[in-house]
This record gives sequence, C-alpha cells and structure tokens, in this order.
Amino acid sequence: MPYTYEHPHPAVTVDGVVFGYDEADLKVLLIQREQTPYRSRWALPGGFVGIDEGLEDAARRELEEETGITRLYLEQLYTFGAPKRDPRERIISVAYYALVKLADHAVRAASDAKNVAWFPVADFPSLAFDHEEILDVALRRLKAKIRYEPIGFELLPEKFPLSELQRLYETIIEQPLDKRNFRKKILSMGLLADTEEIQQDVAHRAARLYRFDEPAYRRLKKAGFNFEL
Amino acid sequence: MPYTYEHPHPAVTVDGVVFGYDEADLKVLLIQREQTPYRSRWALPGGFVGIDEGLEDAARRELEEETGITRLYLEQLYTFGAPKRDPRERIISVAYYALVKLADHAVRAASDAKNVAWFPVADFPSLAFDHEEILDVALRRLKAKIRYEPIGFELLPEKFPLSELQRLYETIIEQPLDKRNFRKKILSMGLLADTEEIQQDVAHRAARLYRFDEPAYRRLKKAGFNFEL
DNA sequence: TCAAAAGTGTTAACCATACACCCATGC
DNA sequence: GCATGGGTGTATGGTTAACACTTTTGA
Repeated sequence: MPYTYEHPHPAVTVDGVVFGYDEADLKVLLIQREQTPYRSRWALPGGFVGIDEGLEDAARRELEEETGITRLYLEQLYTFGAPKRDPRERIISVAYYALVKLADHAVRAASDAKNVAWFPVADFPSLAFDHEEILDVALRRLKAKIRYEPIGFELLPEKFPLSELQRLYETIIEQPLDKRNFRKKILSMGLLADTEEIQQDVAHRAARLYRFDEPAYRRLKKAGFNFEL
Repeated sequence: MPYTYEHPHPAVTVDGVVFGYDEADLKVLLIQREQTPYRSRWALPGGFVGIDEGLEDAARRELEEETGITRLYLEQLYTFGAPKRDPRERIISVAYYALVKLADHAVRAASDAKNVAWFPVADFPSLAFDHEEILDVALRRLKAKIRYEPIGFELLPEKFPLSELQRLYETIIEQPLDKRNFRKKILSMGLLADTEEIQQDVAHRAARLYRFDEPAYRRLKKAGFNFEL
C-alpha cells in the first residue's frame, strides 16, 4: 500500500477547462468541491494521473468520470507547478482545455449526482486553488487560437447557420464583425459544406445550415492553406 | 530519508531545448549522458524538479548547472508524460525552450567538464528518451512564434546589421525573403534603434548596426500594435 | 579594379474594409 | 402588414509582392 521513494516526489494531476457555447454565451464547466480544502468552492474538473496512464488519457478519463462528457476536442494548455498552489502537498497540474458542443452535453452534466454546472466565462464564481489563473490562460489561448485554427466549429452543433458562427466569433474575440465580409471570407475558404437543409421552427426566414468540411480542411492544409479569422 | 506516499507518484523533471544561432545555422545545445540508460547518447539538458522549487526555477537552475548559461529567454513548451518514456520509472517532463545569444555562450558550454556541444538543428545525433520528439515540438513552436512575436532578437548579439536579422528569419522559417521588403517592413515597425555604429573588420561596405528597442516595443504593444513577420 | 555585400523606390495585384437595401417567413 | 433576421455587391484605400541597380569598402 505505501509507495516509497528515495527522493520526494510531487503529485501530478490533470485539470480541464471545458468550454461550451450557447446562443448567448461562452461557458465553462465547473464542479463544486465536496472536500477540503476549498470545500464547496467551485473548481475545474480534474484529478490525479494514474501511474501508468498517459496525461491526455487521464484528462479524458477525469472529464468523463466527473461530467459524463466523452467526445471532445482536447488540447494540452499549460503546466502549473507553483510550490504552494495546493495547501496539502506539492501538486503539479497539467492543464488541458476542451471544446464541446454544448447542446449535446448540457443536460447530462447538469443532471449528474455531483454539483456540476456551466457558467458564463464573463461571470463565474470564485474558484479553488489557482484555477482562476488556469481559466484565464485557457481563455487567452482560445481567443488567440480561434483566429488561426478552425476550432470554432467544435463549439457548435453539427449543422449551423452562418449567423451563429459569426456570433460565436464575436463572442469569443469580443468584437463585432461585418456580416457581409464575414460571409464572404468564410465561404471563400471552402471549408463549409452546404447541408441543403434550413433552420426549422424559427419565426422568420430560415437560414441555410452548413457543416464544417473536415476532409476539405485537411486537403487545403496539406496544400499550404492557412486558416485565418 | 525515504519518502512514502499512499499512492504512487511519478517523478517530475524539466528539460530544456536551448537554441542558439550563428551566421550559418540554428543550433541546439546537447549534453552527452554519462549514465545509463542511454549512456553516452546525446540528450537535452534537464533534471529533477526540487520538491519546493517552481518549474521555471528548476529549468533555469538545471540549465545553469549543466551548461553555465545564465541569462536567457525561457518559455514553457509542453509537458511530456507518456508512461514508458523513461525505462526506469514513470517520469513526467515539463519541457522549456530557451533562446540565447550564441556568441556570448559558445565557449563556456564547450569548455565545461561535461560533454556539452552545439549541434545544427538540421543535423544532430540520435537522442536519448523521447528527446527528438521534444526537439521537434520546440522547433515547430519557434518557427510559428518567431512570426508573430519579436523573439528573434534573443538569438542575435545586442547589435546587429539588418542582413543578419534577415538571414536569421530565413533560416528559421526556411524560406527566402525579399531584401527590400524585409527592410521596409521591419524598419517601419519602429522596433529597431540605429546604434550609429557600423560593422568592423568586414571585407566590404560595412553595414549599420541596429538594436532591438525593447521600451518602444512595450509602448507599441500596449497601444495595440501586433508584430508580424 | 574587382568582389562582396549595403542600401534604396516604384508599380501592380490583391485584400481588407466600409457600407445599405431587399427578401423570405411566421405571426 | 409587420417584425425578424437572411442574404447579397461594390468601391476605396491600404498592404503585400515583385523586381534591379548603384554605392561603399577592403583586398
């Protein structure tokens, strides 16, 4: 049961910053802690890395265990290791950030036994440990990355109208975009496939639905194409 | 002496990818291992993180201990934690990359007791552990980052002619640049201060020497300026 | 006087921006 | 018929890209 080493070893955890988006807001998934320290504070989902477990594997496992979310875009963010970041012992945390299609996951997370909830990134409670710093780094990464990698689609449903894509971008980069220029640019890239479907049950003219054309993106990328804004 | 934990803990190390540049090549600093495993193989400098030591502190300490290099640009790169990356025990490595002004450091590293040497990144020996992968990630990061952050100057001497800066960029991004356009662009940014000095001991017309104007950069950045290429 | 690199401007193509109205639909 | 958002084109200014010759210096 006890594990002994000649030199002291830190503990290693993974923490996940899970972003979701609904028509109004960019949101982040938080869990309310049940144990000390920071009991009842909200925190990023995460946990210890198994001794024979890869880092990304650990991140996926923790997210699935704690939130039920299973298929998501996941990328390593940064490693946080300030000596006193956890009051119990030295814990080094490898942080990941994830993008999920909120519509598909909102219910499961909310109905879980644990206290799990989505908070708007513009308005969230005080967090445990250094998790506010981690969230801040994740947000900055997302803002920067969404401009030069087509990852925005990971936050939208499979099929979406252009206006929703535009709103997503406007929300994340925090500035308005010109509708005509946005459409011109994004359509001219050849990354969107017209699904030939339109919105249902809207109280106005229904918009065409597009989907992200992954194979086309791969082809273009190989040919030297660079996504931008 | 022995340290005991209820659950198994991985060891945590830092490894450093130190880049330097001379008029011909982008180079990386390697150390020849004296112990098993991978005895006598070349490897990235690095070592264990002290239990009360910050990650970046550990990286700086290791680089100083192993190579004598003390003032450098240092940034966290990525964390590598595949379960079998070290044959002895589970070791998670937080990798950093560093940029140094080679001219100032070439001698010290080479004259150290340990077997330390600079290798061109285009032609280096087989490396220990997963260090080739780490180097590869570092190179890609450098190539990407040098285009949108003015970090190239960290690789040049304090004072340099424009042609040297251009050669540096051409070397790192691996494509030729037009001389007139390069000068126009870089000078129009207002980041270079004319030192009013010129090259000495050259067998042709001596070039003006510039230096990177750090305060000017900070001012511009605050005003929303974005360095690019 | 030759070799080697420094230094310098103009033009054309392209791209980003700004901007306003009509259309389709459901209520 | 009205409210709501969908969908569309053009003109201008700025930015990038292509391109070649003269100057300076030391050997």
